[in-house]
Amino acid sequence: MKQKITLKKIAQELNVSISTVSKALKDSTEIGVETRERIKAFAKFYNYRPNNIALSLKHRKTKTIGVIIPEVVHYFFAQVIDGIEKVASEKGYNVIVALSNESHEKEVINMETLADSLIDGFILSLSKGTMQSQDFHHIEEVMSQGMPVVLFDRTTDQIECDKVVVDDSEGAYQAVNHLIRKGRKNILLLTTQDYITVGRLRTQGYIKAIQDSGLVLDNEFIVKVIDNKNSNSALPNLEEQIEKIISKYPQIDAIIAVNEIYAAAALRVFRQAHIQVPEEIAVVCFTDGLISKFSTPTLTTVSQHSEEIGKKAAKILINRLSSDDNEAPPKTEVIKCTVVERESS
Amino acid sequence: MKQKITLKKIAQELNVSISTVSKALKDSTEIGVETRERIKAFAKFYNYRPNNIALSLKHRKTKTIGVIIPEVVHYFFAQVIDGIEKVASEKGYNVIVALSNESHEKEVINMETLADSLIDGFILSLSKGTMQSQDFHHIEEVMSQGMPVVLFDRTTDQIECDKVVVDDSEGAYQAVNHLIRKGRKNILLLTTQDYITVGRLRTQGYIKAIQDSGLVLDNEFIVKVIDNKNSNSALPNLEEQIEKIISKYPQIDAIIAVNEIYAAAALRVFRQAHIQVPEEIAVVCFTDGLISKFSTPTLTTVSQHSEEIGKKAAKILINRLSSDDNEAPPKTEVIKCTVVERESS
DNA sequence: GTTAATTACGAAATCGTTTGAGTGTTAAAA
DNA sequence: TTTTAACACTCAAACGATTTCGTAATTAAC
Repeated sequence: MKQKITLKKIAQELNVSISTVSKALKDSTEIGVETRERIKAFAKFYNYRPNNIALSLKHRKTKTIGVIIPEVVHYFFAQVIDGIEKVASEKGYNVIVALSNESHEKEVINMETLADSLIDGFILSLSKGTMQSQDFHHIEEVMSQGMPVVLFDRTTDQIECDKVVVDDSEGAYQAVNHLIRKGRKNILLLTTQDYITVGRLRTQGYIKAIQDSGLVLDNEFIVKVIDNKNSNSALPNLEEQIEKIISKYPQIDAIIAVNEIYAAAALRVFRQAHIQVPEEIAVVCFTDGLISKFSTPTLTTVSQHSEEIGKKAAKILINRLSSDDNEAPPKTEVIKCTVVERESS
Repeated sequence: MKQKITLKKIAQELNVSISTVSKALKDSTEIGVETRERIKAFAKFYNYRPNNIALSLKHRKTKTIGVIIPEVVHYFFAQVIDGIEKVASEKGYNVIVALSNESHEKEVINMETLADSLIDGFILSLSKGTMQSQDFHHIEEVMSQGMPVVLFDRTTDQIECDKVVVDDSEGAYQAVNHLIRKGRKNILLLTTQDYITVGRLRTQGYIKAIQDSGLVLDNEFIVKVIDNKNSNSALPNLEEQIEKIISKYPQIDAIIAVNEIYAAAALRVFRQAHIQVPEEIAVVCFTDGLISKFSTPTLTTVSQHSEEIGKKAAKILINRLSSDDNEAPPKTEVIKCTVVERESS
């Protein structure tokens, strides 16, 4: 087993001091040209690569950023990671991914572990657990130690830090208007419980759009789906909820879902009920993911430009990490949604 | 800004030596009970947490594992990460994720960076670039330094290391048999170019199943899709290829796709051509992902138990990392596929 | 020929922790 | 009373780098 070569070993081998080796490898003029070349050649031959851990210890920074998300198996989050990784690797940063699985406890543990000098800064999206408990001590804790945090998508205004958010309200507004332009008048909203910020914001946008357009707002048309953690058992239940409301209000001619799953479930319900999409009911949903592109009919979506969110978040974080005056005021970047029109509307 | 507290600071504050503090916090009997308690109380009060970097340097291990995959925005890989993360976090390991984006160069760079003492071991799935070039120096390099590597899914027998593979050949065999049991006789295979191991293996399984069942093997029925990197432009092209072959051979009554995308594309083609699924053509595909669950009709799939693969890979790696005799012979774990029957067949 | 400047390198501190060896004090055993 | 052991600590080296300061030796300047 080939042992890793260190400065020390090179120094011993060439009968010079460690500092000489270190300087020579950095091409310092302090070291004579001849010695310098000799050392560099030797190092190259033995494929010397500095020990990152030692460097991290010395410099007190790890060139790694920690990303904590509720789940990876999710088009939106996966895309965000993709975006983060792209700019991170471009700027020489590594990415540690931790999953909270929507649990507050796991989010806290993850943050604590990563904060123990493993990373230089955080990018995170709050878990449902944290949103429900409204307990942000863990975040305040790491921030008070001078570790920058960038919140994205599921954020809170309880914390003063950089944020990258989707203009969810505006996105919903656009979606409703899109449907209204298509002549729809009775638009159902399939959303989440209120503690999920994005669900709440989208609901607000929906309400505003309905009101602005002069349609009547019917609270019965805002369905807050009960979402079990276990997505398998949640599904039939979901379809049931949709079916019930649809048969109760046959005048419904359009539906907005806050995510693809809800929309796909709706599509199934409509198919079973022999309701034509988009002829009888138009469907649009948030998250421009795979399901939307490959469902039948393909779904009109509100794209949140998830990769863009990741990129932006990483840029903001790295920027803060590499700037000396780290006391710049926190800023909130708003990523605009766009409606991607497909067959379902 | 609250500074991080270190052993040194505690020692200064309490007028003892650093070693005393260190030992006291480990509850060493070397230190008197009274001092021990005093130190522990102080440390707790100031929320002392050891610096991981220093520990890593000292112990020469980082308790993190590096995962290199071709892409995250992919149900299979995301699920694998999920599996890896679950057992890693259970065993106190962190996960660094790096993306090769199917590029050999990026895979090499990622490996080199992570190998610079950032991680204790690798879990990776080879990029298309690496599979094409058949250049595995980067892997041999890190292995020769005693860093364990676990390959999964896209592997090679050029490298002797632990592997977790899907029995792709067997999976395809099962899929074909499933279709045959449903009375299908002219089964089309939509696969990838040969340099992708999984595509090749699935093709082999297909061929074997056809032959074993006494059907005639028609090479025209094995379509190796030309897959551009850019998935957007690949798509129409893909549908075109499918359409051409379908209209040329109207006797085709079933189709096996090596991934969901191909299957979804086929579904679209059939819909446009007013071909009923599964009545006229049955469809089954690999990857039991979201598309299959939410497409119309839902797709029968060959599930590869991706999360299981991730878990297994992580277990093997961590096991090797924590065992003293690291010279155990490499083993290859085969995860069986199972056919998940849905509407499309 | 003495002083100053330059060249080429080394010693040592530092980052935060662990750990084996050493040390002074006290109490028990011989 | 001397030896020994236990106790309660401290010292110092080590992990692998960086970096400031110090210092010989040579060369240039006056």
